[in-house]
Amino acid sequence: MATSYLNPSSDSPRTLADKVYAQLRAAIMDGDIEPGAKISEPELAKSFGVSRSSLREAIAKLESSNLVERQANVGARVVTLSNESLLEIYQVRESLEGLAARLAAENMTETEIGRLNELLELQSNCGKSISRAEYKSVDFDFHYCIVLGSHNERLIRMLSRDLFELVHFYRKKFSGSGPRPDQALIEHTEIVAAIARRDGEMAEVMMRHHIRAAREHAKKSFTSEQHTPSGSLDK
Amino acid sequence: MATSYLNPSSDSPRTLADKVYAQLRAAIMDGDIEPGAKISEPELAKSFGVSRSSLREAIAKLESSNLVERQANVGARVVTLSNESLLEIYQVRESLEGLAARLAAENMTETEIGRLNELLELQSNCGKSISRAEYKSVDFDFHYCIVLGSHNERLIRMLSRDLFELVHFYRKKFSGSGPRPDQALIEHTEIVAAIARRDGEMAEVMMRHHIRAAREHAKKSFTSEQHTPSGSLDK
DNA sequence: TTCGCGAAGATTGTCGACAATCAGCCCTGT
DNA sequence: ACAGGGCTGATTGTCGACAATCTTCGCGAA
Repeated sequence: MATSYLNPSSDSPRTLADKVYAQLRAAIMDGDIEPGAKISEPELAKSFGVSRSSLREAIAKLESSNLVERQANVGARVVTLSNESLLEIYQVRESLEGLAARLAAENMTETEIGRLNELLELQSNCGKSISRAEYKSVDFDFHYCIVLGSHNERLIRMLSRDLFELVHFYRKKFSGSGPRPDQALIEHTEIVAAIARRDGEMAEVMMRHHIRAAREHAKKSFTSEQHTPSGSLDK
Repeated sequence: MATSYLNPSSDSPRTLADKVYAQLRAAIMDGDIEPGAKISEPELAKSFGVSRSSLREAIAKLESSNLVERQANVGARVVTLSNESLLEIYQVRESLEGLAARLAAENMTETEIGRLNELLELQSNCGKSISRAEYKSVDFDFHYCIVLGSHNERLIRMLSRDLFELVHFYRKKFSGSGPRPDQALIEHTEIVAAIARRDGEMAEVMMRHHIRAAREHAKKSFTSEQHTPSGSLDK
C-alpha cells in the first residue's frame, strides 16, 4: 500500500494547487479522464471548487510530469499513449536504469540492500496470495529502490519525474502487457545478487537485460493482439 | 548564430509568459541573475512590466526546465550548480547520449548524416578562426544533431528539457572546464564514421567514451583548482 | 547574555473580472 | 451547391486585489 513514492508534494499538500494536482493526477491515472481528452479550465475549476489560477498551476505541474500537453491559446489535453511511445520509454529506461543499477552496486548502503532483499522476499510471496495491483506495486518499488540506491540526484529526478509517471499511466491503462512474474523474479534476484557483491558491471548488464525482455514482451503482445487501443486519436 | 535549438516556444512567443520565460532564461544563462539568487515575484514582475500571473507561469516553466527551484510559500531560487551535480549530469549524459548514438546509427537518414558531416567540417575549421563561444555552439549542435537523429521522441525531450539547459548553464558559468578541442574533434569524427557505417554498437561505445573523457577532464580540473566557486551556499 | 516568543512587514497563494484569441456557425457571393 | 468571410460564443491569457503564510525584528524572561 501507500503509493506515495514520487509526488514531490502529495505527502503534504501545502498548497491548494498541489491538492488539485494530486487529484487530477489520480483521475488521469485511474482513467477517469480519457487519454486525449480535453481539459476544460472553467469546468474543472468549478468541479474542484477552486479558482482557475490554482487549477492552471496544477495543469502546469501535470505538464511538467508529462501527463498532459498544452498548446497556447488552445488548451490542455491528456497525453495519448501510443504503443510506439511505450517502446520508446522502455529504451530510455533500459539505458537509465542500467546506469542506476551500476551506481547502486557502487553506492548502496548495506541498509538499502537489506531493503532490497525485503522487497525480493515480498515479491516471491506474491504469486500465491497477493493481488495483481499489489504485485505491480512491489515490482515498481523494487525498481525505484535501485534508482534511489544510485545516489545520483539528477538520475533519480529524471526517472521519477519523466518516466515513472508515464510507466504508471501505461500500467493502469492496458492491464500491463501481461506480466511474466516467474522470470521477473529470477532476474530481480540476479540483479540484487550482483549489487550485493558490488559488481556494477554485472548489475548493469542484468538490469538492461531485464528491461529489454519486458520491452520485447510488450512488443510481442502489441503485434499479436491487434486491439490497438488508439480509440481516441483527437477531437 | 541562432541559438534557438531547444525552447519549445521561444521561436514564436505566442504568449506573454513565454516572452518573460525566454528573457528570464537568458538572464540566468548569462549570469545576470546569480545562481542561488532569490527570484522576487513583485520585483521582477515590475521590472518586466507584466503581471505576477504571467511571471509565475514563466517561473513554472523555468522550474520544469530545472533552472529554478521553488518551495511552497517561500519562493523560487536560481539553481546552484555544484561540481558534484555537474559530474552527475555527465554520468546521465553518458548513458543517454550513448543510447542516442546507437539509435542514430540505426535510424538517421542520409540527409541527417550529411548535416553531421557539415558540423564536423565546421568544427575542424574552428581552431583557427572561430571564437570560443562559437566553438561551443558548434560542439553543442553536434551532440544535439545526434540526439535528434535517434528519432526517439522521448529521449529527445528528456535530453533537451532536463539536461541540455543545465549543460548550457554550466558552460556559461565557469568557462567550461577548459576544452580539449583536438581530441574532441578526433572523437567526433570517429562517432560520425560509426554512424555512417550503421555500426550502432560502436557509435554507442565511442560516444560514451567521449563523454566520459569530458567528465574526467572536468573532474581533474575540479581537484586541481581549489577555487570551488560555491560562493553562495544559502541565505 | 542568550533564548524564545510575538508583532510588523513583506512575499506568496488564491480569487474573480477583463481582454485577447480561437472554434464553430451562418450568411453571402459566385 | 460550394467556397470564403464575418459573426457569435466560449475558452484561454492577463490583470489587480485580497487572504494566508513566512521572515524579520524587537522585546522580555531565564
